[in-house]
Amino acid sequence: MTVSNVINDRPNVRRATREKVLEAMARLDYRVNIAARNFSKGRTGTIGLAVPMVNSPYYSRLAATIITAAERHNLRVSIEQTGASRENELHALSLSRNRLYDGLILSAAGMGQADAECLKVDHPVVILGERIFGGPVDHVAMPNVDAAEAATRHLIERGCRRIAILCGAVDEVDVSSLRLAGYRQALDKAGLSADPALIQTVERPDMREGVARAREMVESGLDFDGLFCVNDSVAMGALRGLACAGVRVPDQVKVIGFDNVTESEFLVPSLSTVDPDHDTMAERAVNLLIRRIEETEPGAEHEEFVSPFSVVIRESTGG
Amino acid sequence: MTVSNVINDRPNVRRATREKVLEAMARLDYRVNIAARNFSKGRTGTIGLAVPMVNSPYYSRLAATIITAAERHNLRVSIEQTGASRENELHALSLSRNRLYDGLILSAAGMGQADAECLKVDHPVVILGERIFGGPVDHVAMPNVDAAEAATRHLIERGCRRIAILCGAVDEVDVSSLRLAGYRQALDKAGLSADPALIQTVERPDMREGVARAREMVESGLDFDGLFCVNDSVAMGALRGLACAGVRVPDQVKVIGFDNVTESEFLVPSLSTVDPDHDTMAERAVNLLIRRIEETEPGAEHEEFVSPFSVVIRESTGG
DNA sequence: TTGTAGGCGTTATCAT
DNA sequence: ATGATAACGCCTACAA
Repeated sequence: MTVSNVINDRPNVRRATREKVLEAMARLDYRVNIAARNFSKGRTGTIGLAVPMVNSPYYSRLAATIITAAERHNLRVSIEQTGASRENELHALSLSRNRLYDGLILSAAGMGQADAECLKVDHPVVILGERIFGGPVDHVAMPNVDAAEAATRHLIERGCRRIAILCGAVDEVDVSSLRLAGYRQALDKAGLSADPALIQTVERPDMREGVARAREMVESGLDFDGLFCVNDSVAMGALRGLACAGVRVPDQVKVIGFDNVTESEFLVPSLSTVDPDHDTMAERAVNLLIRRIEETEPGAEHEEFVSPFSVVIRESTGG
Repeated sequence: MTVSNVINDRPNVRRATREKVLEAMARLDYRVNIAARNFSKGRTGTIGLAVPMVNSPYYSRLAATIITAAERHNLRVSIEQTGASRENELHALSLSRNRLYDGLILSAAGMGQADAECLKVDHPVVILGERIFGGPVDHVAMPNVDAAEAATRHLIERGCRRIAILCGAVDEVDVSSLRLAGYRQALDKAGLSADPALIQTVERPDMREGVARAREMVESGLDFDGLFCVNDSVAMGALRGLACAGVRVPDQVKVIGFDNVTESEFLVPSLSTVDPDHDTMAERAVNLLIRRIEETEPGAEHEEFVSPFSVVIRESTGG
């Protein structure tokens, strides 16, 4: 016990005793076993972060910010790659339930609203993203509809009249359907009709698909002068696809993305986009989780936090 | 004990007993406590991965691959961001020493050859990168000199005669100095003199610096027709900087990077680069670490693994 | 100020 | 086939 008191720098240890202990620790090259300490406290000192994959501009940035925020609270972050599959997301939840993590930040991409019940667990969970609303957990989301409307409005203000959108499948409530709703809203308010041909979908919202789809749009003779992409990865791909097809951006087509990933600023042309304030989101997610971890009683209402956003104007829309 | 036997699906449990246990487990909504299990086995089930930051195309890809490889062995990965600082790298080592991790994969960027002694620890460590060679641990490295030589040779073969290099400070043995050596080697063999003015350095090898430096090179009137960048992030920036300065790639200047990050393929123009076979590297690092974790005696010689590589030819060199 | 006892949840060992 | 006991390394609570 006295050793423990010395290690934890607690008072009520005689100077001489303290030094004897320290000497012995040095002599034996003793190290506290943090795992054992956590175990005895019923903690692991680690939170889980489940994302579809970490090798994408968006999720790697999210992970970086969350790791930094967690570190300030002396928590480590273990990353789980779900590949956007429902099973893997549920698996991450169960690892947390198995007390491998003190709490879980789950970026849902496979689970849907129907799975909200699965979140009714007795350990801390914060959910990120747009596929589950009003679930029995704290939730950090983006202002998808409003921000998508603002992005589309920006294209309109720059003179675009036939604005296409490149988004994922929209069968469920998720990023794509919400951003599509914002797009429609902007067109409506501007009195522009939403030509169904201008609504294009990709299988997975990544660069590869962005390239392919953008080329096809041009080569099929689709007439458009603006393009709103569901995220910056798709937009990066689209810039590439348009270049391949000989379309000049922003002269012939203006392009705007969503996320403001690090790369966007450095593309040729640099990419206009929506910045959903990643730092605030990550910070908030971590803080919500920690509040749950530290609360003793089931406690507070579940919070729904929607991040502020801004439109970042760059060359791809003639900025 | 019988319960434990049931949970772990071990034999020597009567059918009826097993069912009684399973029934009780279901009734009580029992979950194994993985942390406790690991603790009793003297393991944590988690390895540490220390990288400068996870929000970069290169390190996020590395992290993704390592997480996937570790998962196959049922190990979780905890990520530590060191910001390339020596202190933080040593801190990651000490967390590992404190039995928070079963082992550590350390991508050294702040520690140098002089710190090799610090790696003499009694727990498994695999070191990644080019700053420490011949240390007392397993090491996974890139074929920097050879690959840089091949990249430079590729520029020469494409007709470049005044080839610049954009690399980090070269005061120590690291990525930059090794790749610079390869660059010099290629010029020598081709009988081209290495004009010192063509050797340009950046503070940190990232996109932002790549943009700034490339612009400056053009605007200062430096005469060059080829550019080898120390990594793809710098190269992405350089493409952007050259575009700003009105230089056409590949017509006026051909550009090649190093790393083959996911984005390279989708840039405009797409970026030629060196592919150091990330998957093989990550796989190898994890396997080496696991071998150490599982070995009972101090065991085998320390292995130095150098990944194979290939030159990927794309538009930025006229491919 | 120091030290003893007990517990965290699991598994290994050994006895029944 | 089942179960008692101890151990993993630390901490809390309490006793000396």
